[in-house]
Amino acid sequence: WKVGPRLGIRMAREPSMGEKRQCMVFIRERPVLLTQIFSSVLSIRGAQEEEPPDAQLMRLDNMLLAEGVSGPEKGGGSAAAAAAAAAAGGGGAGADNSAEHSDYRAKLSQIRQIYHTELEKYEQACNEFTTHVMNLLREQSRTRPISPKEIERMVGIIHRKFSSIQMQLKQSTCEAVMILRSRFLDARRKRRNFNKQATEILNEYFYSHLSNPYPSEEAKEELAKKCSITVSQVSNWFGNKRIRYKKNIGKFQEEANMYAARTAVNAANVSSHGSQANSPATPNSAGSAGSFNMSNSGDLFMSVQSLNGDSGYQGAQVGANVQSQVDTLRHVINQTGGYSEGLAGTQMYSPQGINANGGWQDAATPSSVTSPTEGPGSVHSDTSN
DNA sequence: TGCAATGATTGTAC
DNA sequence: GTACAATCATTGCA
Repeated sequence: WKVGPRLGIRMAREPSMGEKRQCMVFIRERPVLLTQIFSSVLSIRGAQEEEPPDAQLMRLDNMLLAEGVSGPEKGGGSAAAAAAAAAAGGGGAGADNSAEHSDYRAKLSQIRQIYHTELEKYEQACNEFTTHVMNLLREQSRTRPISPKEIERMVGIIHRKFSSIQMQLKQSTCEAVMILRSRFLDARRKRRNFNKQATEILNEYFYSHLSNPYPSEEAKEELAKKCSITVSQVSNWFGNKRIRYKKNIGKFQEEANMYAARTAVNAANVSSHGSQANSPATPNSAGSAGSFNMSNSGDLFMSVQSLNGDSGYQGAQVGANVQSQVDTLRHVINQTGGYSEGLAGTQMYSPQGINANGGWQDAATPSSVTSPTEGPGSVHSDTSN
């Protein structure tokens, strides 16, 4: 039974004659005998039993009730399943969620059924045993006097014994529910890669805002809508991207160049058509109905510059509006102290926004770097700005 | 099957 | 509350 690369259970070596078969658990690749785990669980249980049994029983009952195992059946813990589905996140996996939702419910109802069957059995057994003992006492009363107190004591002992068995059943059921929940609530298990288009949209935004890749809340919402993902997924994506880009700029160079070139070509196309003169970004990001602003077009400048230098891409093709932006940007960039110092000269696409401390903000906050195309009401980066 | 890529989570700092 | 950094867990490809 494999949970993940580092956790799983498998049989220990084949038992030799007269030896018991044992299970081995692998936690972080270290083998642990299952019997050892059981004994530690039992010791924990032993410690738990030190608290008043009523309180423990109440906790178990409350949990079983909340999970929809005990109490009236009302959709078999659909709230928990919905929570599980919500925790799993969007990612355009609506169908998957509903399938998993029903899977969760099916398994929970299985647990519920087993719990009730066992509970019924215990209750029946308890009643039968009590009756049996009462009959025995009645028979004994023919030979010796039996006080009502003694009968009461015996019944009490039987009930206590059976309620401790019930408690064990409740404990096991709770454990089963917790395992089920953890499997369904762990969103990492359900990770799906975003589709290509979504990744392209995010990358286009990232590389066209490379000097300040902090989308505002509005921009995040817009991106989320376009990519059919949640806003928090957009935030996660940008968080991961910023860190991974910063950690390994060289690795992302090709990608950065590609998106920069695409941005430049798009800008050129827009300008050559003579319309939307101030929308230099990609169709999916800044250029679309003004959803996103080029908070810093220094990135575009870099791409144009590199294309001019290395690929023979001529400035004339770029168009006058882009060229004017480049001029303005050159000025702005000079004011902010430039951005290629200390970096390899072969880099086409420089990490201009990253400062000596490895951060973006200090080097290129919107207050220090302003896009020439931005209006006063333009949307800037996130709350850190 | 191994490994890189990637989305999500967690802990910490501000 | 957000960003960062480290890490986890899964996916997808060679």
